[in-house]
Amino acid sequence: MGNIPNTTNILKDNKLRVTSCRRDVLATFITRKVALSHSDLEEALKENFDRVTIYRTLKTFLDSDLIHKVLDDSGATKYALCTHNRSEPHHEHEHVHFKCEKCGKTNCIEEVSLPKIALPAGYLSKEMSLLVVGICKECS
Amino acid sequence: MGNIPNTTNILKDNKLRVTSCRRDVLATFITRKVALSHSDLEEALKENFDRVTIYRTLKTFLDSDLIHKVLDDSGATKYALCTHNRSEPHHEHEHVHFKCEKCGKTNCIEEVSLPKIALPAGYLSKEMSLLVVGICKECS
DNA sequence: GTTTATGCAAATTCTTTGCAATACT
DNA sequence: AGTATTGCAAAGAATTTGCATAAAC
Repeated sequence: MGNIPNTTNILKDNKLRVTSCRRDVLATFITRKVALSHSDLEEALKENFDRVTIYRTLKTFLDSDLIHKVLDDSGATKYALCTHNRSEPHHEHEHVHFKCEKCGKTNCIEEVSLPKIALPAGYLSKEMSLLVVGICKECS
Repeated sequence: MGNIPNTTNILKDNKLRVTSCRRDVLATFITRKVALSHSDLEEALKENFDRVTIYRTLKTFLDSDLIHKVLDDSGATKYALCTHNRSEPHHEHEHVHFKCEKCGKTNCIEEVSLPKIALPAGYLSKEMSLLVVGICKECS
């Protein structure tokens, strides 16, 4: 790994030091295109980096809004790249994710956006995440 | 605890043996009215029951569809009572939950139902969960 | 040269499993 | 009486923390 374009620039843009662990974690997210758990990354990179370093890398990326948590119906915490335009003020405020029951993969569905939902009076919505569980294109 | 109505009947209706741990866990869900994690229950009931028994009780209730997992943006797995009519065939297929950033409480919003969402071709949806994060009635 | 990230060890926390004693029906 | 549940001990995962070494700027 290490030859994926951009990882260095992405890190620099986010004012993070460029290290090989960070570049490899980022590259793994970019090439796999699905939400990844810590253990997915550990398995992919354990030859090269310590488990703990991967935990810390994920935390760093979360803090920099480079990745976000993806809800999951099993216990596992998964993460995915944030795709929002960095020139925009902050965050995406909604996420739509699809998890396939068969292959277990979860990915972001960019094409779909959440309709506005009328909450009961008094509730203030700041962020919404929709998880759809079913069968994906490849498995159906 | 122990005087909450119905817990015995609910257990019987679900063909579960009536034990005091199960009644107390059920009663805690009924009275608190919010999604609870294992550690919430442990804290509430640790004088009376073992940590392990609470884990097993949650698993039993999940298997009987008495409770369901509630997605959460922190790591914690939370659970809430299923409110569906037991005469209906099976499961609810959608859940809308609200998590308050301030007080941390999560509850089911029964009033709102999810609009149908058009997924990209090839995706088959079986179940949907929406988590809305924001400020609740009490905290705003 | 200064600051920050990494690896390793070890501490915590979370969850599961085995088995004998107990409680439920 | 027979079967399922509980408590305790202990194993196994998952996650966090401290500190000396190494790498980035």
